[in-house]
Amino acid sequence: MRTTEQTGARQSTLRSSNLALVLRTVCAADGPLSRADVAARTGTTRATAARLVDELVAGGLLDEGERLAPPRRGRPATPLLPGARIGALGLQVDAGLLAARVLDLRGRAVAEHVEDADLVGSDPARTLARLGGLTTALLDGPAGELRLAGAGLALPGLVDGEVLLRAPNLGWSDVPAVDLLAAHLPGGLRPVLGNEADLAARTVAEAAPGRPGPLRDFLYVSGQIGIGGAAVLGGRVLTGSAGWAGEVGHVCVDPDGPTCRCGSTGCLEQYAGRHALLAAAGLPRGTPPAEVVARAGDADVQRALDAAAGALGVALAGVLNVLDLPAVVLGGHLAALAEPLRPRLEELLGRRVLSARWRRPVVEAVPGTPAAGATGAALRALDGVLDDPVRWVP
Amino acid sequence: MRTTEQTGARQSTLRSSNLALVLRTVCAADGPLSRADVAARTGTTRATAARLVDELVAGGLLDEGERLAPPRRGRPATPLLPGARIGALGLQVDAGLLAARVLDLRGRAVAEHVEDADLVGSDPARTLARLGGLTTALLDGPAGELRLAGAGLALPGLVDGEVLLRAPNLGWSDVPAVDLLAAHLPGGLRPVLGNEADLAARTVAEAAPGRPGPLRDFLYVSGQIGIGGAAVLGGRVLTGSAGWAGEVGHVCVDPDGPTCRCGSTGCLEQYAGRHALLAAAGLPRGTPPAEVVARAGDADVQRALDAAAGALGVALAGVLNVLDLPAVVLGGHLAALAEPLRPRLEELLGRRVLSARWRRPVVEAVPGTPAAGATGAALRALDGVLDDPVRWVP
DNA sequence: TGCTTTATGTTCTACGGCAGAACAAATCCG
DNA sequence: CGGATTTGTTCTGCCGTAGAACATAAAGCA
Repeated sequence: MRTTEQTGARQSTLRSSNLALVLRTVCAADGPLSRADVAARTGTTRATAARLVDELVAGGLLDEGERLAPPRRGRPATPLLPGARIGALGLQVDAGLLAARVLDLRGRAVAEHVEDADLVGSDPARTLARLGGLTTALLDGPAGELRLAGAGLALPGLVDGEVLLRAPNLGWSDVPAVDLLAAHLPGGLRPVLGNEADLAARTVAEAAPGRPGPLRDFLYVSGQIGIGGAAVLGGRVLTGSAGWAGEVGHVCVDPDGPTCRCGSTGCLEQYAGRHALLAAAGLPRGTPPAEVVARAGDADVQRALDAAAGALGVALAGVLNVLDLPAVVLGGHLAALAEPLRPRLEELLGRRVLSARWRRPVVEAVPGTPAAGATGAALRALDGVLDDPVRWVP
Repeated sequence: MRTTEQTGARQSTLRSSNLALVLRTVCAADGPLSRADVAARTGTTRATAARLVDELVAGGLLDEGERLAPPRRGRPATPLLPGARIGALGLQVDAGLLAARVLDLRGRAVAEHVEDADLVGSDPARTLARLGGLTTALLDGPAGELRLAGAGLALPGLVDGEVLLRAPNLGWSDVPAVDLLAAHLPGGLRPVLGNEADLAARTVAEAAPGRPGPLRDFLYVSGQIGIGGAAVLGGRVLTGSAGWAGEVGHVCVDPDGPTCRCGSTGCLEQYAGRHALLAAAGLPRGTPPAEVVARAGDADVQRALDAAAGALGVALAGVLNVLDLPAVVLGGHLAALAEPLRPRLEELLGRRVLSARWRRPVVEAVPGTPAAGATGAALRALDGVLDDPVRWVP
């Protein structure tokens, strides 16, 4: 019996590999490419590139656009774009929302439904049934005409295979999330489960399926009730050995600090989580971040912001020292609070990151689209198309 | 002009890829393989596997061993082993030693020279000249008969290309280490520079070139004057975006703690670094770890050990939360102190690592060979052979 | 002791997918 | 309107693998 070692390359894998390369080359490009462009960028001959492109066009993974007048002499090129009739479904449940979104291979949201909901302490079976219902409705529209390559579900907390082990934000434990949801989805769809912060970080790393975003190496810090995070290196999210990486909210800032619901003490989210920050500022839980920014000068509010910035600075500096990342990306409420947080945060990173003298860490705020986790889940579902297009061509 | 995108696969890359696969398959095996075994493990036919093996044997990357009586009927197999006449040179400078070591493709130290030296505050040019001298002497012996695939140099601190930016342990800054060393090496050897903890961690992840060690996912904590570290995921060291990852010694344990020479406060190495621990225990700097263990019951010594264990627990728990690693490997003096450190360290990891309920982190002590960084540097130099054997066959 | 069985290694032929050259098409420019 | 240029298509040859057939070298059995 073949062991788990890699299988030798052969003519068929040659073709598969080159189909994937051609598809990725077109997807990664800033604008349409021609067959000649593809040949140039992949180091293949025009004959080979053309043959591979023809297969991808036949399979709907690439589309040919309207031929334009060339900018100079020569036969006009046929523009090639990622296919618009293949897509994936991304779903998300978070403490405050349900979302479903269909992305096509160009990265456009062909259809979406995002609704506010207070889901803390909700019954998982009912919540996931509700998500299934709104997804079914969504797929009855124009999105239903796309060929869906797969689906993904973004949840907060620790996920293991098809089970959500623990989501403190939702108050859920040991939930067979994929089974509960799939029972309410059409067409036998079984979403792949993933952590919300990991998937949201992907939307920063990737502008569209297979196309790099502006940052390739960064620490994404997702500010919600708690704080999640994800490290991205070379455009790829570090998920860790069991998929449980990224929990920057539970990095200890002060061992003698407040007790966290995780059982530890002095965790970052006890200072910079939304609830913790508002409590320290003496503001009600529903206060929007913009109002916190507006009242930044008030003594209590300012002290809470300073404490949050200080805690972020201490915790994130340690993470950057271990991971060697040049940037921090703030998401969620932390993105909205970036202006008052940034000065002290950057000062502490500059002082505490060992390599700051040579490369000073930067802090970006990326509020992102609502339900970025759903977008990230759809991006991940499209990986199968980009990695192995041979399965999608005739 | 070709951009940096990947080049399409073709017949020639087919061959290269399969040569690499066959070589890695033999190197990864626990014992010798036959051509038939290689075919089975790589999913190729016996004809193809045999042809590829013949090329690697001709190039000296594989050796044929003595044919043994088969355990059952059938033509006896010809055993294949990694080549014994190809090797790499690994060099290391640390605060207390100079080392040179030649490894062959089976992972054996064909020749080595390790000498104690007090190099803190030494002149880099003289120290590296000295290392060059003892290396030249080493290569005049039997090791000189090996075909050297490359060389590597392990140094503590931050390295950038061929320059050592900062090594607090040595007191060196902005040292063009490769230039200084290469001037004293024979045969135009130019070692590849790397961080000591990263390279030492490789010797835990890899039992021999291309052969996995017992642990594939772990945090290596290197206890020296300071504390270095490296995260290993799937057998690969995480080096970060600029190669400066792994600085667990500068994760903050207590923001109000002692000032560190890095400019920060409350760094882990202020509690668990060798000098810091001995000072807290009221013992002279040269006290060997075994004596510290022997006096573990003394009030001052015990308090220092508890503080070190506590600091390690707080800092490493945060790192494990972010990286999702199941094990901590203690090296250097921390390996020797594992017995008194472990109970409290494991208790804190169990409490502070979010996923500990599902997978409790373990602590291993791996003292390792002296100058493990030199071995790791040689392992890395052999990567070029394993990854691209076609350059080494006729 | 000789034949059978079994497993490994070698030789030979066919095929898939790519390179490279030649040719065709579709423009712009003078 | 013909030449120049670029893109796309067609055709042929080659490389490296698969697969079958054959050869070799043993152990086991009668």
